[in-house]
Amino acid sequence: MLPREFYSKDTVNVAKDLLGKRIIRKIRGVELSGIITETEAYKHKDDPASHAFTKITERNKVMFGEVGIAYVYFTYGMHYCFNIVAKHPKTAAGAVLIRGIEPERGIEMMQKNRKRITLENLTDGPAKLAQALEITKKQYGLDLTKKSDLYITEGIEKPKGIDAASRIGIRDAKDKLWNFKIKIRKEG
DNA sequence: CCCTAGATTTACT
DNA sequence: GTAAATCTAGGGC
Repeated sequence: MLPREFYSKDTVNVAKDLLGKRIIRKIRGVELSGIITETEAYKHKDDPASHAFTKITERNKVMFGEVGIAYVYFTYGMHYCFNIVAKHPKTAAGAVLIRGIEPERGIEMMQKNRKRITLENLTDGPAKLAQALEITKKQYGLDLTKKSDLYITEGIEKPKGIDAASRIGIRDAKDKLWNFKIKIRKEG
């Protein structure tokens, strides 16, 4: 498990540091795992694209709480997205959106959950990986620094190149390059 | 490859 | 009422 302190620094730095880490998910006795390949940082008052920008609500309240906690939200009437609360101790709110993983173990169950065969389309988007790993509102508020059905551990050695880009699907604050990606497969 | 429409909860105007 | 931290199927090029 990654310790609580890992998440207790600037959200943008945590987003970068999470690349290459491993997500462990246990479903009905089967262990699924994957390496984080894409993340996005969402902050507080200085970030108009963040859910926590305006004020605390029933949905975003964990972003204002303890770090290392799962923030799962439902959007577009269809999809769940998985975030990890992370912020500097002096900041009120922040979280890192997990946008993509490279599947390791339990690929068969992910394919079953996704009703898709190809590896390329399995977990290459925030709502896709949430569906593949069966992450829903039930995981809202879960402590990811403790061993349970869902937690984060050390992963692979981080590749040298981190791609910084504008975040996806937002309208405001496109000037902030808080989308981070690594390539661990050849074709990328 | 590109584009478009539709799925329909939550939060804010 | 409308837009949103999205994805899919279907049609055209």
